[in-house]
Amino acid sequence: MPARAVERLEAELGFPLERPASADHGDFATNAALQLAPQRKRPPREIAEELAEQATALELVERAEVAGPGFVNLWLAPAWYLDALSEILEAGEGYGGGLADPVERVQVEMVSANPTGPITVASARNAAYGDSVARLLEHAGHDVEREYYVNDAGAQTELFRASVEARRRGEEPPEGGYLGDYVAELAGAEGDPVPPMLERIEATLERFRIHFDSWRRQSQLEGRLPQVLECLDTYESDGAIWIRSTKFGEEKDRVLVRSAERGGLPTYAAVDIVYLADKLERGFDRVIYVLGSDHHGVRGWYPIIAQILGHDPAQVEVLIYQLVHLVEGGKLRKVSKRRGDVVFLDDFIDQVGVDGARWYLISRGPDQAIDIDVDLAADKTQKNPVYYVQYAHARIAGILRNAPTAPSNSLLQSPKALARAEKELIKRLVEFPAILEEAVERRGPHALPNYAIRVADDFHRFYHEHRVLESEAQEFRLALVRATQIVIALSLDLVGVEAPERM
RNA sequence: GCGCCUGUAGCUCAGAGGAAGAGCGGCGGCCUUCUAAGCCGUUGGUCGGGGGUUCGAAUCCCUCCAGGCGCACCA
Repeated sequence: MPARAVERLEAELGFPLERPASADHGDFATNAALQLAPQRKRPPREIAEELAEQATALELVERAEVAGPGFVNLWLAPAWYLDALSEILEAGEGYGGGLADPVERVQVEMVSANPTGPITVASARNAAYGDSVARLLEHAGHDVEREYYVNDAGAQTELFRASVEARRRGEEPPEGGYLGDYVAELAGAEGDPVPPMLERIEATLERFRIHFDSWRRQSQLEGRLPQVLECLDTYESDGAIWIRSTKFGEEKDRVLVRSAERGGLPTYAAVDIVYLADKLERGFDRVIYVLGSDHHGVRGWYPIIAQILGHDPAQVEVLIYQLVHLVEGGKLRKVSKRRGDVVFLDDFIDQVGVDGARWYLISRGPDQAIDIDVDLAADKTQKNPVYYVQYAHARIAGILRNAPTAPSNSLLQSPKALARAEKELIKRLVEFPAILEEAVERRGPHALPNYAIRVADDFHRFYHEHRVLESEAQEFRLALVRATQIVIALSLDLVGVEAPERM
């Protein structure tokens, strides 16, 4: 892949560029003079004058001027814009991607909700976030596998089974048992309710455009516990088996197997160890956990397990997102899966659509808690910016449908001058690789929706001001429109939202 | 008590040292043109408070205030 248009220019200039907030400050600007001033012990504006002079000497630079305390603002020639545009067209769907180095085998474990009820909006954030991170890693070139951990053997699952059984006998559920309508539904059929529940969960997630490559069951892992325990540094105390996790920086040792009085069953910590051992044995270079902030207390635990097992803790990555709360009538609503007092993802999708739901859940940063107003959700998503972005894509598809020829991938005669809206749009498109790179690095897919709105913004303005078909600049504008389509489609796809041909 | 997250326009939120932003809402305009789910104008700010570092801080450090979530032989 050729160096990016901006990077090439930076290399020629010898200093880094940024995009100024205001168009009055040029197409690009640099603060290099301000950075250099202290070490050169010279006034920044003096250095800026020199940089501006050097820049003006380049063919791609139309004009350069010094501003403020020592910024250099640059205006670029049409040739640079054409160059940037053709780069996007050549890269196509791979634009901004394939830069992973080294390429890793990555496992993303996400959702992993207990199979004791349908997927809720709380898990939906996990799903949307985890899947988008996975998509980003894939686009960067990594080999990614999505896994769902099925807790089919824990106390909650047993309680769930007992609740269904009680229902079948026409009795009240056990203390603290499950009450939702779906329990009654499952009670209508024979056998273990967990498999049909899992089928329903999988169907919901597929509908949400998330495909799991692998479903790992706790019941399959537990048998390996004795074997794993043997290799660990454990001791017995108060009738329980403990691991010396303090040796690895934990504040307290942890119990792995409960004392007989407390049931003698292995704890979650024990299963965590067996499960991570299982993951690492499968040869992943990187293992990612996606957890809600209600689990952030164990964030440090997983890397420590890796150490305990003799692996590099840096192979383990724990991503935390803040929780989704339900708000009703301006007040926080207490949710409980057991009582069935939740918003199920299927219902949420029925209300706002997959695109609306995914966009809504992903466009806020993972550190930001989300309140979903149950009553206003549908209303809000009517105004959801996702339609604004999709509409831009559909408009482009319309133009390309009506175009006499497909946009050419190799440019192109240079228009004498580019209109402002054209320049703004190209500069926006050129930002994409950097946006993407940062989103990957920071595991922050929310940058993409926010960026896509900017692209749609610039496109709608361009569309309003300039005709594409049967204009003098038709060839150039078809190419520009096609490049815009590539970037919008990619931005949407990376967060799991569709790019419609018509609306 | 300790830890993590949050506090930016009326509301929902972007902004990871460089020149304060968007969407929604409010007000006023624009369809004989490739899609008006669009465009243009306007309204809007002690970036929670206070200190510090820096030529420069919403951004980094300290501190205080407010809210959310955690700190189990719970799952």
